[in-house]
Amino acid sequence: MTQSRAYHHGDLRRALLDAAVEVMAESGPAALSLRDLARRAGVSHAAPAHHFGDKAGLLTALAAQGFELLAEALRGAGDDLIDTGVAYVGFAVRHRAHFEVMFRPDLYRADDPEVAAARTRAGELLRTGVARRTGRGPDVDALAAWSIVHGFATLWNSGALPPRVGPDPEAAARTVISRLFP
Amino acid sequence: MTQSRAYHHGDLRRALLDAAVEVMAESGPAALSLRDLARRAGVSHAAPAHHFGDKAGLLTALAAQGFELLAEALRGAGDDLIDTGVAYVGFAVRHRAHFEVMFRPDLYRADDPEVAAARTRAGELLRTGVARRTGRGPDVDALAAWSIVHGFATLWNSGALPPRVGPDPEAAARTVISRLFP
DNA sequence: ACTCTAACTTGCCATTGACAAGATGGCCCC
DNA sequence: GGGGCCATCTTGTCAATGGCAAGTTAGAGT
Repeated sequence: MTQSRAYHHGDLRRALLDAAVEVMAESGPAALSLRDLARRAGVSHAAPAHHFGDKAGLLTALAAQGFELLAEALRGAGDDLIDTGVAYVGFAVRHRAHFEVMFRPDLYRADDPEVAAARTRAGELLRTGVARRTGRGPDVDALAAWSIVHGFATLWNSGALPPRVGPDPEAAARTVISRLFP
Repeated sequence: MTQSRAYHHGDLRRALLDAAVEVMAESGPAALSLRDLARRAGVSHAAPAHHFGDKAGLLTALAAQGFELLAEALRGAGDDLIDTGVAYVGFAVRHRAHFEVMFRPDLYRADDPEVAAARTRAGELLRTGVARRTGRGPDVDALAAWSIVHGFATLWNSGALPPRVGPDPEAAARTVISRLFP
């Protein structure tokens, strides 16, 4: 993970990633500008290139971080399938910027080995979570479960859901997932 | 819908929208450039501004068109709930560019009256489709149905699904939706 | 102390979105 | 049939961006 010790800036790589998350969380991925991130970090406009190569490189790092955060969230949800689904939604809402990048492969290098590894790790957790519950071939159940939580999270984040769903995404998600796995 | 008769270009507005769909379908929404669209249409770089104001204006028109196409697709699916869900996925896959823009409100003016109207129309069709089938309060069922088809479509379009799901998104979607409404 | 290299800066260029001001051409109405 | 009118499109310009090249700095190892 390119662990960098303290250098000129302190930890520019991390600062840039954090700033990117902040910008995207409030203005969406389209508003992201490397030069703006550099300004926020107090460095020159070309400094980001040294750590990430280009914009896609920065987003690749963000995606990898995102898949790791997702795996962490899923692990923390325990053994219950419903809880795992709720955790997926919770991750998407809480780490909206990461989530949006992760599933937009045109923005980053999806074949990056680090990203691929993290993605596989998170995918394993999802599938074992489903297999633990349902006796049948996990294929359909896993796909249905993934679809329903991913869809709910995406719709919630895009603001497409009507207000009567309520203010708490995780509570609403629990209800919805329970409809699939009663 | 601002029906324009033949003028200098022929129908620049339509040509620009078509070109935008083409570009986004193969390179994603981030690759969209007004100047590139103008070049493809054979007009000057400032011509698009006259029809759409700015980039968000063009995407607003695209989103409105998308919601209308979605409504059309849902209407064409008939009365069956499963068919309606499959049609949703079919629309998302077939009109990928429209679909991506529609659910990315940071890219366009979601409060545009024309968009809002088209969105409402499509939403009605979705909800009545669900209410027709399930006796219970349609809230949970409708949300679950929307989530599962939207999630499947999004995952399919982002290339996140494993190959064993097969090559036909609509067939796979039918299986998944049937899992929710046996 | 000296070097060597990672981390950063300065400077540059092509592209883009947006705006302003002007040119063009078809259509209406007398 | 001709003159005005307005939507349509063009030319020109500006600030911002991404990316590249070449130079500078600082800190770590020996």
